[in-house]
Amino acid sequence: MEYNFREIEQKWQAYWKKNSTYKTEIDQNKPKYYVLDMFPYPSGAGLHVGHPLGYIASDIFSRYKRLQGYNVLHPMGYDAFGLPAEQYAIQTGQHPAVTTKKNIARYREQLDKIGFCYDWDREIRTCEPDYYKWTQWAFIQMFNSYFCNDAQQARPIAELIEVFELQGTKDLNIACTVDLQFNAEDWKSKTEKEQQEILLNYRIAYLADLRVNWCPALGTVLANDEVSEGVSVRGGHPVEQRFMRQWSLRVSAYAQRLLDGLNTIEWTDSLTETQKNWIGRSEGAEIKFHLSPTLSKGEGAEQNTILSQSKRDKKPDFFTTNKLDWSLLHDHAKAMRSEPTEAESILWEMLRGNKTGYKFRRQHQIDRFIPDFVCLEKKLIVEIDGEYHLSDEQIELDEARTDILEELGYKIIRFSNEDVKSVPHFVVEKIKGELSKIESSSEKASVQKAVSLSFGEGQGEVIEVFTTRADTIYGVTFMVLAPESKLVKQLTTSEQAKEVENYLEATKKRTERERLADRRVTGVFSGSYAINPVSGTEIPIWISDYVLAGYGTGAIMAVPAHDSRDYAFAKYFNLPIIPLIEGCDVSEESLDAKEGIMMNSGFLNGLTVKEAIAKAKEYIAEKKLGRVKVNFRLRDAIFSRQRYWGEPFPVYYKEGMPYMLDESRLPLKLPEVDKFLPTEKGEPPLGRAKNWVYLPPAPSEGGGESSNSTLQNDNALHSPSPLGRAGERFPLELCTMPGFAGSSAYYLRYMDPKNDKALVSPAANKYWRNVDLYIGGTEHATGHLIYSRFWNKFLFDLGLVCEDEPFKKLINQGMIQGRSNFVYRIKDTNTFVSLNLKNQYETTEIHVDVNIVSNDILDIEKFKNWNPEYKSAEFILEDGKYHCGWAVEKMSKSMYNVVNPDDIVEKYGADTLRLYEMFLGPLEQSKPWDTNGIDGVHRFLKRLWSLFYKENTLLVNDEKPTAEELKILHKTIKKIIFDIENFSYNTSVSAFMICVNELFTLKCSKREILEPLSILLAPFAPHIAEELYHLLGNSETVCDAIFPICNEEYLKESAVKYPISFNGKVRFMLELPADMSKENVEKTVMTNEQTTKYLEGKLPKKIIVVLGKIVNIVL
RNA sequence: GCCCGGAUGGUGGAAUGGUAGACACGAAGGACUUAAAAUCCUUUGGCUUCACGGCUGUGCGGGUUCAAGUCCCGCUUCGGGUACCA
Repeated sequence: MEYNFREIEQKWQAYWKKNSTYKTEIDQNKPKYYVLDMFPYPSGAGLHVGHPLGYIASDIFSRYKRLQGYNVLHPMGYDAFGLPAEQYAIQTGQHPAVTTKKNIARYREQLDKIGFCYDWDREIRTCEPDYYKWTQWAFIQMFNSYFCNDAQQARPIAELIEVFELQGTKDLNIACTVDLQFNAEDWKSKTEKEQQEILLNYRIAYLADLRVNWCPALGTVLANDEVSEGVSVRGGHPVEQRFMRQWSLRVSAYAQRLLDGLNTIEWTDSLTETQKNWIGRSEGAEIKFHLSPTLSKGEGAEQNTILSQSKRDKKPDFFTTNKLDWSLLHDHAKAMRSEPTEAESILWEMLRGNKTGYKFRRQHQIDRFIPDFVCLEKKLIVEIDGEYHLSDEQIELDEARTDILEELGYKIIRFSNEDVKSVPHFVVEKIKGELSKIESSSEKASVQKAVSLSFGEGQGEVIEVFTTRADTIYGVTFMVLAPESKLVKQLTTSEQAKEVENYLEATKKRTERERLADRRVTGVFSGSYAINPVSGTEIPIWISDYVLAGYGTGAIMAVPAHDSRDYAFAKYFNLPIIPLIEGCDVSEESLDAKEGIMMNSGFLNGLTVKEAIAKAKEYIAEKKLGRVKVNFRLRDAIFSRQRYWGEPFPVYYKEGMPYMLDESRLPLKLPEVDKFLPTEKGEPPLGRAKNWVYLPPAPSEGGGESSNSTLQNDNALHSPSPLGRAGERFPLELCTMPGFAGSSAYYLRYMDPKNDKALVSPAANKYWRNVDLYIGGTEHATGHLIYSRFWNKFLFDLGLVCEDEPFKKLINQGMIQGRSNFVYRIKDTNTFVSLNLKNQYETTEIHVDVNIVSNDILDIEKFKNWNPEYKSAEFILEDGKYHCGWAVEKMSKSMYNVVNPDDIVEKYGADTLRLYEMFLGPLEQSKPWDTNGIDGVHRFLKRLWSLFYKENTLLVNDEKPTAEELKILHKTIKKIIFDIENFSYNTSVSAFMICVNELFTLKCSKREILEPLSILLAPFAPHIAEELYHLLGNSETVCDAIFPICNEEYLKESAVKYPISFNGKVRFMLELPADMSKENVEKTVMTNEQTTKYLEGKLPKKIIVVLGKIVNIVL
């Protein structure tokens, strides 16, 4: 009987399905083992031959572990939300759910052909409401949590509210966006809206105004890991920086734990290294530089902004703007004053002449704005809004203006025209109330900072910088602010205003990509100076885009002698360079290395750099010039996407503040929309959904009814939120979650995929714990693998999962590259010349489909039919054949080198495909796919088959195996176990080949040899192994057999063939008994006549005998 | 620039410091066959020799060792990651 792989594979795949062979249940009597493949995104292109590589490797390991007696969890599912399906939907109008479903079906069909042992009962899809319910649920938990830096742990936000009520922010050390300071009284005096805004500063899932990566082509914001070199990873579209209010996850809070955790898991060095770099921990110091007071005296003072005034608040003059803005606006302000509106007149009469106890001014310029009324002493602004303030645009402008004024320390209250006209006294009382709450600006009230919310310590009087080189403080010759820094506006003098403005404009226009590509030195002087806190020297403050707003404080102290970036800047702008290391030459370049002896550095002189860093830090902390600080590069993950095909946020808005839906209302299903494009107003696609609003229930309803089953936009939501009043409508969030949302906790869901009460039951989690072996590509090193570790740690903090790390051991499979073939067309003809003759002509190299080329020989007939253009092609052959050229390239359609696994299965069978993928080379290395080699493994299977059958006779017999046969078997067992455990599958396939070749030579068809061999092979080639196992008379599946054990007894050799070498060169072999002693080996070798020949009469200087290995004679 | 991997025949690759090139592809020759496919046998790093054999050989240059593809130092080069991260 022939080896009929088609019949065999179909038969056993059907058998496994029918018998639920791969169904997994919790079994307390067996140890668990969890093997996971990285979640595939089901793309429309289907699988090519590179995709299953990791799946085959994990499948082998799963089957091996099962044979060793483990209860193995080996699931598969789909990361089904994502951009490609949505882009396709935009182009074709086809709903992404439809294409996704189709793609999944295709994927599944392809996977099924390869014979994987997945438990498909556990399949999950991120786009299914039953699944994303738990993504939304986790988001709510994050919203309701903050991170305590001292405990290094997430905690309920309710706890934080209690603390605020008791002591404000005193003694708190918690992760936040901005460092706020307020006391219990401040907190209690806030409105709910204000309190909610403050809480966002601490929540783990929070909404904040951030500089984000905006991709205009995709119409969405992207996370840092989704952008590479200034373009989107998906699609390669340019990305620009924008300031937007976005959901974010406070991943940065977990930076230290994410770093520490790397030591507890078995990942490859390169991957741990990549994660370490991405987290980017640097130890250093945050140093405070005060503004130079000399500048606020005399001439400089007038030109300077309000900051220098608030420093010297005894002066009665309030310069609330700069010369430039003043000259531009003051005529306008005058005009406004002369033509007040009715409401303005009414209010002005009630405020003027210290009637409130404080002096008010009307239409007074502040920065570049002209507010209606302002009390400068209390920094309170009163605005009266007319009808035009209701338009969307105006609201936006007002908000921007409010932000800037608040940054400058002003509090703004607004009244409508109607209010002032109808209840003027009420308005005045409200203003008085506000005035009494605010301490005078001269008292430097901390509350003011809390009020403004958007500004930290210092109000611009102090510039903080972060440095890892505190030792170089004496070499600071200037400071640099990032163009986006909030300090820029405040430190720019009027003289420099124009220039700075031009620079900021120019910088803003450049995309990230342009900035990276064009590394010219650019920058502008702000006009201000700061004082070096250690040396006391005055240094200029510059602005340049080589300083990043997002890292550290957005400002640096520049040490041109010892930082190459500062050096380039100093050279360009002719700023001083002070060398600090003895004997260093900074005339051509800076010395960035942390080595040498300090000089020009006061108390640090004579120390090594290492010592100086420590001493400088100590000094700075002691003198309170700053503090020792650890900084991380890791940023919070931006979690909003202005797209359709993702998880909706379980969020609605009340007075602009976000609130979570009640958990009983989950899942909040993705609504239907008419188009997958933004609305005319520029809102995300969900803005098109009808009735995408939250309607709170009437109080009597109590919210007890079961979760709605129809789409949200058919009807409104009901929730028992105390905030809602019947009849109110609150808008739901219009953004959706990003791709990594659904893939961050999926490994937990596989443990208990059908549970509708919890993400995973405690029992299931306690049994399966975490992933023992995770296999996937390196492309997830900084995205998925950071986010899912973060997500898991968060759930761990909440006590919902029992392991702190999700993936114990991780292996990256290498990429399978394509091997392209070329034909050579003679220029301006339709004639093709064979590879080795092409140099005689002028030719063009053309990619040719590798599927019509075999062993680099072109199938001419197929080629002619491949493309109508070649129908009449002519060929110049060598030995009657057309030889193609070849090259290793990326596997892609455009290179015509894509090989489909279906075709391989069709031609050779799944077992051959599995073995060949493994045989190609080491799992972790990338290597080219060349179908040519596949015949070798296919022949091996046929040869194995021939041990069982000759024509139609079954050869298997019960004869006792010889010692030689046993040795062959046990040698193989030993090798296979070693190789599987070291993921060296290419060498195991070789070992199988050697074994079968040897048994073939011996014509061995003995059951005692073949049965263990078929079990041994089962993880690699399960179909043929199952068939052979049954041929041997077994009626159970080979999957539940017992893996053979190596008996060392059979491996013992009675004799050793010693290589006899002279000066390390092997000259001849000598067979000696294995148990011969060292002395006897030496004696025997020395008396051998061949030895005498090679000694050439000389006396050996030394004789080395390594028992069982080698003999070396040194002459 | 920095970090991490590689570099071994015509090709994919093997080798706990101990016979470099296992295993496989390809190629060449042969057997079976009317023929082809399939299968089986032999050869196959290079140079040299009729042959036995000899010389040489793991990107390059040094070193450690009785012995180096393997360990150390310095380069070349190709991948991958990352980047004005202070």
